[in-house]
Amino acid sequence: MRKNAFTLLELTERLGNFIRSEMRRVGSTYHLHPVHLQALSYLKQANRYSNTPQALTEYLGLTKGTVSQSLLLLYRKGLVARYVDEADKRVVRLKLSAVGKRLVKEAQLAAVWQTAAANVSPARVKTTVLVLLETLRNLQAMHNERPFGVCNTCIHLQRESARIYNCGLTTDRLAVPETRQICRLHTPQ
Amino acid sequence: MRKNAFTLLELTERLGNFIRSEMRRVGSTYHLHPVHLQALSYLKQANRYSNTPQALTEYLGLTKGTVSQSLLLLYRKGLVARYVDEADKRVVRLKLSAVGKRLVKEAQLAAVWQTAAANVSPARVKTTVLVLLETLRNLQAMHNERPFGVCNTCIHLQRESARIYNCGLTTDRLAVPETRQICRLHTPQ
DNA sequence: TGTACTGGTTTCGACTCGATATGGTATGGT
DNA sequence: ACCATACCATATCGAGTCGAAACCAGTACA
Repeated sequence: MRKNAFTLLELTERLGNFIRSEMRRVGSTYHLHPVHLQALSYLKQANRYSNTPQALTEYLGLTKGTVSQSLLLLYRKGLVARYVDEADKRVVRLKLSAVGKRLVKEAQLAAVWQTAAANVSPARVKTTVLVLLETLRNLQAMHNERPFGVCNTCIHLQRESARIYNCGLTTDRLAVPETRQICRLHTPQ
Repeated sequence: MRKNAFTLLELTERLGNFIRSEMRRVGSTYHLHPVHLQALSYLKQANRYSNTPQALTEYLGLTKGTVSQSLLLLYRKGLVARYVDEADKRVVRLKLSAVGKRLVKEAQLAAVWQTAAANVSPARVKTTVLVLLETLRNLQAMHNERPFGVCNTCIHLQRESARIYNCGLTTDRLAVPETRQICRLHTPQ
């Protein structure tokens, strides 16, 4: 198994590189780097506990200084809005602007990817997704990183009634759309 | 299936990011960036048709100017040797130095990765590898990129006798160890 | 009320990266 | 033999990433 684990690493690396250069290509239209696109697409999905520079920093695995720079650029381009949190005036809240949202939609790589995986049987794609997910979770756990998942699959999500959910950790009420967003405090079941 | 293809993209992206920041961490010991480590590990495996700046450029998906810079840095650090090709004096041949080889060995990420995938059944890892490989091949084909595989799995490899192989494309004789190296001209079966 | 902590920003220097310009080497046609 | 063309590589430049470290609020807690 040693060998297959290695090829897995290599393949992911190559695919990662591919995605990266693809992002570079797509992003060049808007004068944006891969990181910027990643940041935008993260912010599009981030829930209210996770729409801060800090969360983005953890998500991307960079330093806060670097991320601060990138966010400044996105702000100057009018792609994200930022405002101080009312409760805690240290924290900054981030939100995609209308232009930002449009851009994320336009700059999707999904299409190419779908046709690339089109001929693979659904069952095998599912296996792949599960294996990759488990590997990612393990890697993150080994580095004490946050897993960053959707509320849907979080141990803290409690269903109160048909349309009302609660987060057991923050004791906040969550709207249905929110349960599909990415959370920084996510704990897999 | 649309959705799973998307999660596949996302997961690969996240794993790619993870590998990247891991490489950054490991590389910082030697004052090397992720790209440098990737270049070194590529050169370690590249066969004689693929040990040139041009091939590395295609492999990494960057521009030749950028790669030229990175190679210059690696050369100055004494990690790679470079010499002009005899037959075609335009092309430069690259080779890991002894120090370079040692560094590649030291800076392996494989260990972490193996333990991360340790609990996944071999069969499922294998499926994953195959799915990712197919996806990668498709993506590359869609962009007219070279697939970069080992001779072992190439359509042009001909076995002449127990220990003698030929490349049907270049009509060169290949030693057994060479059939395990990465080739730029690789055509999957 | 001080003191430690925390989320973000700023500054700095090294380096990536693409674009462009340059030069050397094959190759193919006349 | 000569030239145009294509190809491989290098050099230079400017914008921007990136981490490290200093810095500056606002908050928590003794």
